[in-house]
Amino acid sequence: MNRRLTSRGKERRRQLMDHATGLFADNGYHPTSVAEIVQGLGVGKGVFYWYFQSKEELLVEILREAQHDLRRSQQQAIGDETDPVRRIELGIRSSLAWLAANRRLITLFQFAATEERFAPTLRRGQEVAIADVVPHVKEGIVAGRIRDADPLVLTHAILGVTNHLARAFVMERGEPTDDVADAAVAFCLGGLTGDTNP
Amino acid sequence: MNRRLTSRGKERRRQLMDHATGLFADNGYHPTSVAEIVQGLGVGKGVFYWYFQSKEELLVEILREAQHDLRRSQQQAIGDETDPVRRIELGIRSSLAWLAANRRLITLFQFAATEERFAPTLRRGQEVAIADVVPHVKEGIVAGRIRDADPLVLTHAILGVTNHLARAFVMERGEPTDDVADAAVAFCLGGLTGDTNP
DNA sequence: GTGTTTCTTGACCGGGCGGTCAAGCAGATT
DNA sequence: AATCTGCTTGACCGCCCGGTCAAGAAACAC
Repeated sequence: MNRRLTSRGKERRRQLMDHATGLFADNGYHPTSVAEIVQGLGVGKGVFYWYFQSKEELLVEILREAQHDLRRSQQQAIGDETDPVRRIELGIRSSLAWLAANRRLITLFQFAATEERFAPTLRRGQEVAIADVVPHVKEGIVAGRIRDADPLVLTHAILGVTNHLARAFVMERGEPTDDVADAAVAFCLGGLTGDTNP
Repeated sequence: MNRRLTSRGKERRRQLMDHATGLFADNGYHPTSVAEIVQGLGVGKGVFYWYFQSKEELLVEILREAQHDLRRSQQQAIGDETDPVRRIELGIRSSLAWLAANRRLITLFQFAATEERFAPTLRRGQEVAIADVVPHVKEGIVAGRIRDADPLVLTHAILGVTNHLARAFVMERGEPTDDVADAAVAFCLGGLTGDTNP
């Protein structure tokens, strides 16, 4: 593929990706047909195949862009904060904010993880996300602010809490993002420091 | 449907469910055809539709049975333990053990959550699981062993950690279940007590 | 052996799917 | 005016899917 796109073309591409994201999230990837996608935009089927090689490539593209965007928003949120624990907190908060603003993608991510064809794309992105956080955890451990445990495991635990709370409370129940973020941060910081003193 | 099944019939039903579970987990629900399922067992297509109304019903049945089994194994693991915090710990450990022994179902659960048709089935089961744990958390709060926060949120956080660590470490990396369980328990107990004292 | 019920077969059907393509349109370039 | 390139059309194709069903085969009952 790798077509030359004019600004008009780029806009169409956006439209297709956005609209498809909505349909995929609402009805599922497989049950959504290419015909359905183009009908929603009132264009012919050929348009779709002008911008994407296949339905599969479209989803991969959506996933890639989303992950990239999430990462960007996270790095921007953390900014130049120096305290490692605070960096983690900011990361959690920005994750939740992003997920709240992109609810449809939560479902899409979750689906993509279940299908052999898309899992690699997703995994690569998640590894980057993990790799972004692990150093902060390590730093926290060195500083004695976080208990001495495998940083990778701790990071995954944080990710598990954040994603699940986003799904359960922000997405399904529509609770205020900030409240959920507070709860997630409190639980994770407790889990990281882990003074389970009697 | 509601057929009368002889023991021979019940066995066929089992075979179909087990084999389909594997195919669904490996290749995805939609990409797996009914023809594929019955071919793997070397029987005709009619056999499938003798035991199940539809492919959809089959998945629902698999999900229901799995959730029921998971709950049973959890209740058995908790037994008559009286300490609420310890009950939570036993719940986490038995969850991880079950998930490790039924890896294929992790993927299936995750897929089912993304599709409108199956989400309700899944949600009902998850609500039961949550409802099982919430009282222990409440009890722990009353006893001053767990910090005073919304028990529902805390329970979901536990579930998020457990499921994610199961996926990331037990399923994808094949790490020893007990190690992962130790890490999950440590993180969750930290998150529950949450003495983030300076 | 006869009747009844449970189970199995596999050709068949209608339909919808992902993907193609010859043809045409529109705006910039020359 | 002519041309070229980015974009659009929608009928069409071959395939395979979920699901049906008339016709039996086993197992069991008596």
